[in-house]
Amino acid sequence: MAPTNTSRRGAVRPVDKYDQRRDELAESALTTLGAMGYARASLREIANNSTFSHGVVHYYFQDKLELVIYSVRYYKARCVTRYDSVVSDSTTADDLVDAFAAKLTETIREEAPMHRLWYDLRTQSMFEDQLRDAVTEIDHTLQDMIWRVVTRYAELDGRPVSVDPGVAYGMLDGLFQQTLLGYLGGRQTALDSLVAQVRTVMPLLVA
Amino acid sequence: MAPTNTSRRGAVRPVDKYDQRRDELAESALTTLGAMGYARASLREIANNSTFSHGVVHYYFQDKLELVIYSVRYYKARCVTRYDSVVSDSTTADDLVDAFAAKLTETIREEAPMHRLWYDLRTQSMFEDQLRDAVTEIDHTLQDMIWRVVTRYAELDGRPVSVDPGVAYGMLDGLFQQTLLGYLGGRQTALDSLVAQVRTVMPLLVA
DNA sequence: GCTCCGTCTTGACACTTGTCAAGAGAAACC
DNA sequence: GGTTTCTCTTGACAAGTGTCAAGACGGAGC
Repeated sequence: MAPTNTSRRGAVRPVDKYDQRRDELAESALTTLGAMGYARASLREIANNSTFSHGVVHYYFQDKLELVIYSVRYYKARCVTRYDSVVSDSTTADDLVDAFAAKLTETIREEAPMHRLWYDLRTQSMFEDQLRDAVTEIDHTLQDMIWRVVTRYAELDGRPVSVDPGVAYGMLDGLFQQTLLGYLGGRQTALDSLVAQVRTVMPLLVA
Repeated sequence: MAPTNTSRRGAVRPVDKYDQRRDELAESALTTLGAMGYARASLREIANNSTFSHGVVHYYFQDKLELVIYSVRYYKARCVTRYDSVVSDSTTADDLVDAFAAKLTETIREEAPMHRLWYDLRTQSMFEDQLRDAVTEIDHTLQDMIWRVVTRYAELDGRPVSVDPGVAYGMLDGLFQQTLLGYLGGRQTALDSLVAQVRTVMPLLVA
């Protein structure tokens, strides 16, 4: 049974270690999930790409779904701050657009498997009720992330934002997804195209 | 073995029947695929929801993938003309936007399972090379479909389109997908929100 | 009537899946 | 040092998967 830490005095080390193991497992799981997708990544395969055996998963997680949700949450928690520097460091609206577009292409180049995994999970949530809450919550944090960029852009540009957060996120996410699709399909121009698209679209979001 | 129709004189009936059966199977498959998704819809389940047995699939299709691709192509072929009446019947730009938005919400209301299946397949194509060509091709016809709407809108509005087809499709598809997600998640306002969003976004696409 | 061919069903195959129980090994605690 | 608790491995289970071979059924052609 997993440690509950209720019978311990002051020490929280075992629970720390417990959480640390969960993170380790999550990290391993992410590589496999990003490579194979949600449906095809088996627990045995996930465990193979880690230092553990396949049975350990059920010691730290109730079932596969909990592991997957935990893993994606674990990843996305790190990622929602990706554009914070874009927001804080840009001094003009144009700079911000350039920095934003650069970050977007960078993350596609360097973390494409993670992104397709996210889209996989989000799509599966349309079939699986159990996934919905987690996906909804993560999607909301992504929308907030985009919203911070867009409002800062409008601020630097001296004009008010003319769309609501849902529109801004939906639009940019659509372009991002399309780029990811092209990039993974080997279309060389995909990333450059995204830069141009972002330059086109951002001005449309302010009045 | 499947009939090749090369040894027949003029009659094409057997091949007709062969293709007809493929369509029937595709139609059955679509219900199951739309309900369970690509990964979880087994051939036995697909056959159960049809008038045939599970073995018949391999008589008409080489494998599961071919059936799935055929089915989605079969469905999408009917759907790319969905907005043709919007294009041809609208007399003002505002009318077009209203008619377009109405059709968008209508298809979500009536064919949500088909749409989530499409997104499922498109996402799986990021993992499976074998899916890529078919997905790319279908996605392109969808982009063309959207492009016809957007250019007609610009024409009626008397202003030139200010974005390229990829931007228009990516943006609107992003909003559509977000709405579908919300709709399937039980968010009552999703459809109304889409209408408002389309009214907001369409004017942004013309100079 | 008999044969052939298109059509479809049945049943099996090899394999993978998530899950979990039994127990080994190590660490912590008295 | 002995005992309890945590950690992890091993091996099995039942269920489900795509695939395909063998054969049944029925109609068309001669």
